[in-house]
Amino acid sequence: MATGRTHRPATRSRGIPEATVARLPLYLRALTALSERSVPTVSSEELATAAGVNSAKLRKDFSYLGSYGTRGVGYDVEYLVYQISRELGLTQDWPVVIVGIGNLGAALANYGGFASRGFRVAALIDADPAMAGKPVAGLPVRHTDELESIITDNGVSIGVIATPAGAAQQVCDRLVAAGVTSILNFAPTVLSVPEGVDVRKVDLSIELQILAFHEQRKAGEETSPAQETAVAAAAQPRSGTGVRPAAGGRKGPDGDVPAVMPA
Amino acid sequence: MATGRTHRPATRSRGIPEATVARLPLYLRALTALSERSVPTVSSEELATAAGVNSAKLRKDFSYLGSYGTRGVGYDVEYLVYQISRELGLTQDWPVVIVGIGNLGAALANYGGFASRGFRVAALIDADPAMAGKPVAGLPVRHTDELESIITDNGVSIGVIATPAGAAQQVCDRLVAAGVTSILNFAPTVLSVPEGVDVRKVDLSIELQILAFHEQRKAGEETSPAQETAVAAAAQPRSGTGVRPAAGGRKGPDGDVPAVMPA
DNA sequence: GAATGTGAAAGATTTCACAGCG
DNA sequence: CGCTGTGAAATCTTTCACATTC
Repeated sequence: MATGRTHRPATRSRGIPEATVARLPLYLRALTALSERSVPTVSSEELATAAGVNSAKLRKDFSYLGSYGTRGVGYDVEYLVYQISRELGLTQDWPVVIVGIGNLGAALANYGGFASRGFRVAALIDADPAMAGKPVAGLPVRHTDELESIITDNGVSIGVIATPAGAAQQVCDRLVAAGVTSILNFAPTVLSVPEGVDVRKVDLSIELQILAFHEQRKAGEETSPAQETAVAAAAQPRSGTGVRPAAGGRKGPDGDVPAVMPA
Repeated sequence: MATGRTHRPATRSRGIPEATVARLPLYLRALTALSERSVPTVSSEELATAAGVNSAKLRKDFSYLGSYGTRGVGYDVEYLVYQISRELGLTQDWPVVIVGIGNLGAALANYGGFASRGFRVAALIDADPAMAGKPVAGLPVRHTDELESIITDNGVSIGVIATPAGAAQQVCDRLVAAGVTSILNFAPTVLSVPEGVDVRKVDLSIELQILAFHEQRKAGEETSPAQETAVAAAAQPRSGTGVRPAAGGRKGPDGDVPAVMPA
């Protein structure tokens, strides 16, 4: 995360905790909804509920931004929308390119949330010549050959990678070389980037695996409510289905790594 | 705190920290890759690099699972793959349903990582009658009317919601009522679920907004230093994380942002 | 000699709880 | 009063550094 590191003991100027930054979009969304319903003010309690967090956390988060509330009353919706937008840098236009226009890329291109919040899809890029020119979400798909010029001409600094895992690193390198400094990666690969470039990853199978972990746990407690200390209650999950041998079993075909991302 | 629940720190039996659970899939992926290359053993250092974390953290993570390494040598790849898979509950088959078959739903259905790691797409469900019967990723799309029976008949406990924001809560309620206890939500909405149901959220615009925040920051400081190309594998301070927004969000969670999710 | 496993220190985040302002 | 803003306490995570084991 390219943050910590460096020299400066503290970028004191504005040390907003990373955890708080990650929640600001959540608050912003809830606030936008309120704004559209013309609600003038909200209490930390109400807003917290709408955003899915608890009020103490929300107030603490806001305290890092400044004192934008009014005691005894709450927060002014419009004002807060503006302050958070500004803090997140959404008051300016961010052109982004999406590389890899398969199902996922197309889904992203059509995603309304993009345009509605300061992000503008500057171009859709795909390596398949057959895709070139075909319109997706109203934009003609451009060929990978044009990647560098597109980045440069549009001043793009944020790139979205939705290619198969095998092409991700290469695409990443080209994006970075062309000037992109922030990447949202959907390919199941760990990308190597030079210092100064931020990468955020969205990985479907990881999310599912985390759910499976908790699901498995639930299944195990079901039967024995009590909690056995120790006991490797591995848990035999619900009746469900059969089961795969697994054990020393060979790694299945394609693990994740060579995984294939729709593209 | 929205919920009154005072349930114990859950995670009782085997206290594996949530942060560690979230990284296990990462290790598993790296290990699977090594396994396919027939690499017999790895050191914490090597594996950590491949997974994009540092070795101390990796060793600490593994220490929660047990002592599966050999001092002076490292870890046996196959053995570790098995142990982590078991811990995550991937040695069994998890049938999942995907609701909302638009671009995103189709992308998910075609996502290779799904099937390869213990997850099996039991059914694709969409509310559009015109979609019914159409094959997507080799499976015929089923109509929402069948949702309950599909869940029941297949013993599905994990559901993926890829519908527009407006339909998410309703779909969620039906899934839960039918027996689903883990949900992966792609719709930009905070879902209200009863206690005991886990919800994980993947939100594209949030990820982009977080990137924008850092991007904006960069623009404001000419970091000249760092020429040290230190192949940084960006880590990502996962926000909230798993398990839990239970509790009733009063307010109408529906409307939410005008955001539109492809569906 | 090499690399794991792990107490203990250092940090970061969350939660408490209440003083203080409108 | 009602609700924000915030020190301080409680938790959770990460990092250190080294004894321990192969």
